[in-house]
Amino acid sequence: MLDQVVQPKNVFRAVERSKVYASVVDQILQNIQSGRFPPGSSLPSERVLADQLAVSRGSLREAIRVLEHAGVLDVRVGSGTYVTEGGRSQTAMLRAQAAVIGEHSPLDLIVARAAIEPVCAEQAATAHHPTDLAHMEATLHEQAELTHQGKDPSAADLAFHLAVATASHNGVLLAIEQNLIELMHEQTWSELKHRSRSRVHAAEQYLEHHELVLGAIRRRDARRAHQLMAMHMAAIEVGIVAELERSDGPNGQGS
Amino acid sequence: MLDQVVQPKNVFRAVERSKVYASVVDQILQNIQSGRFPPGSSLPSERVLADQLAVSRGSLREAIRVLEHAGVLDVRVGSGTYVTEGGRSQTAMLRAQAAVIGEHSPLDLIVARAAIEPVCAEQAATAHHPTDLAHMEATLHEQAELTHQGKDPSAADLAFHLAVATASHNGVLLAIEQNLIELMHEQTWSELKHRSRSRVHAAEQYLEHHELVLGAIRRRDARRAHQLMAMHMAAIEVGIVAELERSDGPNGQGS
DNA sequence: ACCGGATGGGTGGTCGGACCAATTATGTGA
DNA sequence: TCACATAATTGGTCCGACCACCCATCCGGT
Repeated sequence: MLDQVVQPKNVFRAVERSKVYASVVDQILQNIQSGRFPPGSSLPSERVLADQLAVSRGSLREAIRVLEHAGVLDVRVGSGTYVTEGGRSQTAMLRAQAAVIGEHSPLDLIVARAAIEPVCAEQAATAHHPTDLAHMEATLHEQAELTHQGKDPSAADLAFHLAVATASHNGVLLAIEQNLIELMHEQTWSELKHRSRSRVHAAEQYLEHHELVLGAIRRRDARRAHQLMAMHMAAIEVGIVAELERSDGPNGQGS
Repeated sequence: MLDQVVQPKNVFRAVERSKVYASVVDQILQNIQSGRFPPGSSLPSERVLADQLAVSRGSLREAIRVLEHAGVLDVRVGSGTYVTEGGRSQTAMLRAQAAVIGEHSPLDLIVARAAIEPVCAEQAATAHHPTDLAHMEATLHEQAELTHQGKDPSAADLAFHLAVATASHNGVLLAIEQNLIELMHEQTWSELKHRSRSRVHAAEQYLEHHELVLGAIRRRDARRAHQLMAMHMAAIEVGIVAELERSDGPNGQGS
């Protein structure tokens, strides 16, 4: 049963995954993904499973807690631990997200941003509140100061985008934007964008784009906001592509 | 210090959040969000924190494990438990996602889908592999059968969209699509769409849209694929809006 | 024979203590 | 003052005990 997958050697994938609970998480995910525990089915009891995995029940519980919180498992007191109906897709998502974080191409991110950001701006133009406007202005002000001082305005730049998504008052768009921003914190992206920004006047250009977008939002011109943000995304893409060409593609043509 | 937030009464937000570890997760998140533990700072040791929260160290560890896996905390053996640099935004994301799952409007989801799905189709037209095509066809075939039998084709419908996102070979778009599909599993959405689909010939219409989109993808006509998917999204929006009007808005004008 | 209630066994939840591995701080000697 | 050793503190894992909850089975009553 589970005995065959308890061998430490072929379970541990990286040094930081050598902890017992992390290894248990992986093994449970594997068994869900492989179909051994289909949605709706129950795992063996904690006591039995801990025995099979040759770990303490405490360590197993820590792993189960992670998966419960991720929506993969549904834990019912007195009854058992079940794989959720969406457990398989959640498992796939956890793995997909891990894969994305580790392997996505900067161009992938650009395409997604090009799809989402203009719609955020458009929605912000129609839905924003006065406090949203003040917040967007504050982030823009900070970006301006950092840009004029020759400092790295990345954080303020992203903060402006986040403020726009917040001003859209669309919870789904905001959640997506936050996920995208998290991906942008990855090293490769920050480095590429920093280098694209350091081309002549790029930082000033991005700042100006933001100012134009904010103006359209302030005027509640949704179409114009959409257009200007799309143009801003195109400019970023041009900068990133130029950097990729120049550095001869740290990610090849990846996908 | 933390004593003041240990009072059970104002911590528990719902019945299912009464478990100790879940309550501990919430309290830690609150303290990060409030700035008490800024990024880079360390939490009190497990023994001290468990004492302060008046819980056992095992329960605290389960909570910490959840937050570690979510990227909020960085746990170092022999050193301590630290809030990650992105811990605050991760905290915000966890809370945003919880908020989204609980409170988003179907219209929010439509807007986001309208932004993403056509781009998925467009990318799939240029990037798909033969296996992608076969997979999209299979899901479409299943949708057709279920539709013609008068059964609920929702699952196959969503599976087609997921297959399109997979065929885009853009990891970020796929991750976003998977998140959107998870949101669509929420009860309100499924019910609204089911009702919109039950209008005369709607299910047939949606099936036809999918077939047209697949045709454009097959021909590698990116622009047409984008257009057709956008039209499909518009048709869904019309159907959903009509249902919302008819049911007198279960979500009001929500945001 | 069927239905409802009680009971027992099995489930997860929490606690506390013990011990081990890793890191950090402190003390001592050169 | 610096380097090394030791002690203290940290997280990691295990174990056993006990409690609350759930489910299945059995028994009694109609």
